[in-house]
Amino acid sequence: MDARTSRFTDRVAALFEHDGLPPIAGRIFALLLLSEEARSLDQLSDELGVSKASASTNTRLLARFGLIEPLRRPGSRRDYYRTVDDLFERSMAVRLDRWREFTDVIGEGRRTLALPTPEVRERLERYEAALSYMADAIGRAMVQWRAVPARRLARTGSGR
Amino acid sequence: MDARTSRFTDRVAALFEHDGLPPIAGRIFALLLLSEEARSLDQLSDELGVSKASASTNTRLLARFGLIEPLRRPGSRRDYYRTVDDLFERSMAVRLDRWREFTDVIGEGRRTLALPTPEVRERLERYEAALSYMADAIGRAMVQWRAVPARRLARTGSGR
DNA sequence: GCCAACGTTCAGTCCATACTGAACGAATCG
DNA sequence: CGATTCGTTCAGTATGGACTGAACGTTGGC
Repeated sequence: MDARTSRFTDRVAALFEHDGLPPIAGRIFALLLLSEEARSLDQLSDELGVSKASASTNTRLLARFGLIEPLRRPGSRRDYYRTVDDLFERSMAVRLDRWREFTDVIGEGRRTLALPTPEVRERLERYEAALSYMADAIGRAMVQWRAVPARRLARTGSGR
Repeated sequence: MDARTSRFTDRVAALFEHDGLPPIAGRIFALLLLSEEARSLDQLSDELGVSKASASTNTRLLARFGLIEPLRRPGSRRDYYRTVDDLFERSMAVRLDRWREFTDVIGEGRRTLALPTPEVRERLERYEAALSYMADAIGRAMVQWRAVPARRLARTGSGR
């Protein structure tokens, strides 16, 4: 693995770690992102220099999040992993779930807690409403994105 | 602090921890979310049963994220902390920054890496475009939310 | 039905970091 | 100014979790 690729996997690993996932999961994801053909556990552990145990644990973690999927090749007993096709929607779904979880906690607090003043109640109500509004907006945007034709992809985003 | 409130602070703490922040930061944030009047470091450390050192560290962390702000009361040398007014926009901004960071990493990889096949290139292009599209959509939704009048807040969200 | 080649699991180790108590520095009152 | 009352910092500790090597279970092939 060359230096640039290594830097890429490291940065993705840092992002994953920042999100509370093991860094190796990020490196596996990054590597598969750059791979055309699916990769086996042994290949992953070999190329990344990690144990097969870690490769196994983290591939299953990524699969549980719907970011990668196992694939059985005919005539082989090995599991080969690749990124899923609807990559963006799956990674979006993970974020959205957390978002909704946060919204739920705020909502439950608003409903069940003895709030000291109307001001506090209003603060929670507005906060919850904003979170909920944003979750809806994100959901709608995902639907809209699904309708964007694949070939116009280079022009849709404005970048940073 | 009663049991329900404690449960609330614990859940928020878990969410914060899930996002890579110290649990005490979450508990402080949750407590301030339910407080009408601002609270001092001593009050926070006392009510949450944590050291003043932790209270200091984590309030500054929360302030750096723009979620709470210090407030000096006239005739007092103490710092009092409360949640900011534009709570939602600040917490949203944090998420959005991470989102853009992720988009940037993918984009830099797409531009600088030697990709094996056109299929991989297209995968990265579409992924980056989707992330960028979503970042824009979130930004637009934030602007729109700002325009929603405060009194209609109970009807805007659809919930889970 | 034994064998080999897988993936998974688990105890053990190690490392990162949250948290604490105590020392420190700064600022305000008398 | 001296003392007090703050907030901050820092070394030390403890806790959680990522990672590993080895044992285990399982599934196809001969």
